[in-house]
Amino acid sequence: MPSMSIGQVARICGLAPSAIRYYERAGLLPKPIRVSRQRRYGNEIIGRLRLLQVAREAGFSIAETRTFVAGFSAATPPAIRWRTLARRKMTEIEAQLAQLHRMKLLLESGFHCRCLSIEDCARIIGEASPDPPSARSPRGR
Amino acid sequence: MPSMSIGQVARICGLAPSAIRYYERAGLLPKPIRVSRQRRYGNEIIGRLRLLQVAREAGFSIAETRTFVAGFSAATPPAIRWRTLARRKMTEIEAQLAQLHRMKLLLESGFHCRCLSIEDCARIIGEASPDPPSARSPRGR
DNA sequence: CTACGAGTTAAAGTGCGCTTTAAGTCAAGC
DNA sequence: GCTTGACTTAAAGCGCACTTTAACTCGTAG
Repeated sequence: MPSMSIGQVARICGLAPSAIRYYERAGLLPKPIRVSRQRRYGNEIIGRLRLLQVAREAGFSIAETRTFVAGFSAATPPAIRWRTLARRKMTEIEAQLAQLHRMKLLLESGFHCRCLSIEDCARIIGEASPDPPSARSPRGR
Repeated sequence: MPSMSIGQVARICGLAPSAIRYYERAGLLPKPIRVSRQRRYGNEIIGRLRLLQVAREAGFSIAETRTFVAGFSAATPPAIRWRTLARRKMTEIEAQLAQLHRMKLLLESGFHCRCLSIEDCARIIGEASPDPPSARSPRGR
């Protein structure tokens, strides 16, 4: 009884059909059966997509999500795989929180600036940090 | 006395030369004088670049940074322009903090999962949220 | 003279998570 | 038969902040 078209599934889950096809190509979804070349889905696809949405909202990349849903050892229970990914992700989140905190402080510090021109600002900042001229690694954003 | 080549400046500030050229093209830096087609910089460039680094660390995009250093009215003091940008950026940062908090909760919730297979997981998630089938807007990441 | 290192440019590439486009295939309705 | 609408594919595009590449121009050292 796989009866839904990709468009119907997309509407139910609030996704674009192209996103669903993309997930399939990326190995996050099983290949559905076809009726005259068109994908037909059963109800189980909804939970499957919901799971992907949760993983994505938790901050997992497509690659990480793939190791979660199609991961290394199919015998390993989901919770174990989740924990493996979650621990790493937690570390990243803590780092991002720290970064955001630094950004807030930096934003606030600008409120105390008394310079009348950008040139003054630059001069003061230049004097304020007599950083040793040692080459730092380029920052790959 | 503009005496430094782009390579020297880059080493001092820990940037790639290509980044400095990029900033110049983007209107974040004044065009330096040239000696036989090569850029020559005075010491003031250091403060200028440091200022850009601070702005970038504060989370300002290239476009925002441009309105800050070369902004709308050159007569407006830097602190005023900074405040204008900073207030908007603060809102974004609060939103990101909230998002990170949601991610943490979601990550932790996975620790309680008892499913033995992804299919079970998907089924449970599917049942747990009988979301009304109203189309939501596509999420432009 | 030749080679080397550092600089120059415009244009293309990168990574991510999709979206958009172009060109085609179907089933159903008129 | 023809149109309509929803689907199909592969490939290209997007946004951002740069980096990389290819092909070139310099000044200096040997």
